[in-house]
Amino acid sequence: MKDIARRAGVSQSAVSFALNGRPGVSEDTRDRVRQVAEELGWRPSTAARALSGEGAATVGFVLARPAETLGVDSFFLQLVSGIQEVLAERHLGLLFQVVEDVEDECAVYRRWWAEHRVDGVLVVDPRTDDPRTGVLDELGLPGVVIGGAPDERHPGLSTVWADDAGAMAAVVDELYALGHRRIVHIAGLPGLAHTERRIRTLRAEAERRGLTAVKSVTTDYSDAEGAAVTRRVLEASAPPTALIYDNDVMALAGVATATELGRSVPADVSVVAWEDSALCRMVKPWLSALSRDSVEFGRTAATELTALLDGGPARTVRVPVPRLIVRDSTAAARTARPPR
Amino acid sequence: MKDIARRAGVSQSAVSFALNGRPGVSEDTRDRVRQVAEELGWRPSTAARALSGEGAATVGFVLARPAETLGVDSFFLQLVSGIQEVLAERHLGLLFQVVEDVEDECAVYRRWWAEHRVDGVLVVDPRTDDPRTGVLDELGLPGVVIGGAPDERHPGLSTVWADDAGAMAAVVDELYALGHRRIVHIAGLPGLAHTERRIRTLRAEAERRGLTAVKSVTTDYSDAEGAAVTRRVLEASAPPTALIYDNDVMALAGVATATELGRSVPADVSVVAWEDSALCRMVKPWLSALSRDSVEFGRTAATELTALLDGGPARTVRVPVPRLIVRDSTAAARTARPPR
DNA sequence: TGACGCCACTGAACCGCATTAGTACATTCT
DNA sequence: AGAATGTACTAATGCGGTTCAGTGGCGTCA
Repeated sequence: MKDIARRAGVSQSAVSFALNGRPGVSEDTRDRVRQVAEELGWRPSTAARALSGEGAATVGFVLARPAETLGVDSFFLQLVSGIQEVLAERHLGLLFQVVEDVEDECAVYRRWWAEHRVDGVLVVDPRTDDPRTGVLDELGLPGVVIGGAPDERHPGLSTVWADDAGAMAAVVDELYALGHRRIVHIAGLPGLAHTERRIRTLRAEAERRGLTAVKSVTTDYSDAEGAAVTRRVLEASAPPTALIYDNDVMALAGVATATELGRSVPADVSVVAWEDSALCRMVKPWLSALSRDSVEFGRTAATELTALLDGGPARTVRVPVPRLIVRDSTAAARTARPPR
Repeated sequence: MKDIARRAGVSQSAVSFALNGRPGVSEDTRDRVRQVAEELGWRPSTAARALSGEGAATVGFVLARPAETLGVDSFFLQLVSGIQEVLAERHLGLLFQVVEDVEDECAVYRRWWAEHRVDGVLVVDPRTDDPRTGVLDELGLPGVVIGGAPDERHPGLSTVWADDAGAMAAVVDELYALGHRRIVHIAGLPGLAHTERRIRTLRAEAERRGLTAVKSVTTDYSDAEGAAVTRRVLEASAPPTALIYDNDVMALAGVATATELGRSVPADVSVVAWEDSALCRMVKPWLSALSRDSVEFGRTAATELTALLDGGPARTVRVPVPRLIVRDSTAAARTARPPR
C-alpha cells in the first residue's frame, strides 16, 4: 500500500479509503489509486486486515467423523461445494477440519475463535442434546446449524433444515397406499437430530394408522450394518414388506442382502433410500429414493452465515422437502406372506 | 499478552520469549508466564503472528471439479482426512476450495499467496502439461503434487505418487494369466497424468505380449459414461473378455450394464476396479479391485508439505503400489467366444 | 468580508505479536 | 577496585492494514 500511495502521489490512508470505497477521496483519486493497485497486483493481506478488526474473512467447517466412516458419501462433498460457491463470491475462505467426535469439535471451535481464525462456523450433524450449540453461544461465535431442528433456542445461531418429518410422512403414505403394513426403518446414527426426527415421525405415522409392525433400527450408516440389520429383520418371522434406509449406501447393501436371501426386490420387499445419488441408478433394480439438492442446501447455509456475519438476525430457514423419486425398488405389497 | 505481562509482572517481550521457548528469561519466570497464559486461556492470534512474519499457519487445498462431478467418490474425503491428521498435530489449518477448472485454481493460488493466506498448497489431479506447477514455481509457493509423475522438474515442489505403471502391469499380468487376450481399459479423464500413465503402461504391456485387441477409452469418471462405454465395447464384434475401470463407480455401472446385456460377470467378462471401497463389496459379484490406503496417502503428502515448510528440500516420495485384491469379478477367460 | 462548514486529504495511533537494541544488575577476571 | 562478560529483562520498532483526529483550501452565507 505504501508503494501505491507513493505512485499515486497520495497518503496511505487515502489509498485505504479509495480501495475500500469509503468517502474521503475524490472520484478522480479513487480511480487513479485503483488503477495503480491493479497494476501492482495488490491484494490486501488478510492477516493485516484481521489484525485491525476486520475479522478473518474465513468460516470454519468441522466434520466430526472417524476417518474410516468417511466412506462413500456424496452428501458432504456436494454440501461443501454449494457452500464454497457462495463463500467464493465474497472472497471468504473455508477452513476445514476432520475430527473424531463432537468434543474435539468444540475444542476446535474454541481454538479457532481464540486464534481469530474464523468469523463464523457451519455446524453439521446436529444431535439431540448437542454440546456444540452451547459452546458457540458461550463464545459468541456466529454459526449456522445445518440440518438442525428448528426448536433449538440459541438466539445467536441460524438454522437451515430439511423437513424430514414431512418426507417420512410422504414415504409412509406411499408405502401404505401400496399395501405395505410391516415396515422397518434402517436408520442412521442414534443421537443425530434428524435420525430422531425420522424415527419419531415414523412411529407417529404408524400409530395414526394403527400399524403395529413398524419399527426403526439405528445403525452407523455403514454398508456392513445396513446388511446385517437387513438380514436380521428379513429372517425374522413376519418379516417386513418394505424397508426404508437412511442412506443410499445401506440401501444398496440391503438390496444385495435381500437378494442373497432369495427375496426379490421389489416383488418380495420394497426398498426406499433416503439419499439419492448415482448409486441409486447403478444397480438393478433402480432404487426409489428421497432426493434433495445437497448443493443448494450448502448454498443456503452459506448464505445464512454471510447474512449473520453482516450483522443480520439469526433465522431459521427450511429448504424444500426431499421428494420421493419412485423408481423400480417399490411395488405393491404381496397379499400373501412372502416365501419362507 | 498485555494482560499476561501485567499479571505476571513482566514486560510483554518477556512473555513472548517465555511462551515461544526463546532464551532471555529465567525458568522461574517462564513457568509463571506459562501458568498465567494457561489460566487466561491465551492463544496467539494467527493474524498477528502472520503479520510479524511467521506465515499463515495454513495450507491450501483446491479441488478443480465441476460441482456435479463431485459424486460418489470416497478418495478425496479419505485423502483430506489423512492430510488433516498430520496438519492438526501441528496446528496448521486447511483452507479448502472447490473451483471449476485448473485456470481458476491457478487464480486461487495467486490470490491466496498475495493475501498471505497460506504457507503452502497441496495439488491434486496433476495433468500432462499442467499450468499449476508453473504458477507455484513463479510465485515461490511451496507445494506438494499428489499423484504427480516423478519426472516433473520443478525444483521447489515435492511429489507424492503411486506407481500406477506397476499396478497396471500387475493387473495385466493377472488377466493374461487367466487367459484374457482382449482387454478394454475404461480410463478416467484424459489429460490427468495418472490416466496417461495407465494408458501408456497398458499399451506397453500389450505390445510386450503381442496383444492387439487391447485398448483404453477415456471418460469423465461418471457412472453414465462408464455404462455407455461398457455397452459400446461389449456390443462390438469380438468384445473384450476383461474390463479395467479407472474407478469403482464406473466398475459398478459397468457390471450393471454387462448384466443387462446378458453377459455374466465373471463368466463372460472379468472386471477390475481401480479404486477399492465399500462399493466393491456392495454388489454381487464382489469386485476385484486395486486397493490403496488413501488416508495414508494424504498423511504422506501432508508430511512432505510440512517438511517443505520447515525449510526441508523438495523430495519425490513413492507410496506403496496399489495391491490387486482378487474377489469374485475376475475369472479365467472363456475359451470359446462369449454368446452372441 | 469574515465566520462557518464542507471536502479532500494527511499524520499518527493502533491491532497483537516477534524481534532487536538497549539497560540494569550480578558475576568473574585482572 | 575497575573493566569485561553474562544474565534477565525492558523499550522500541515493524508487519500491513484501518481509523480517527486533525488540516488546509474553497465555496457559501450573513
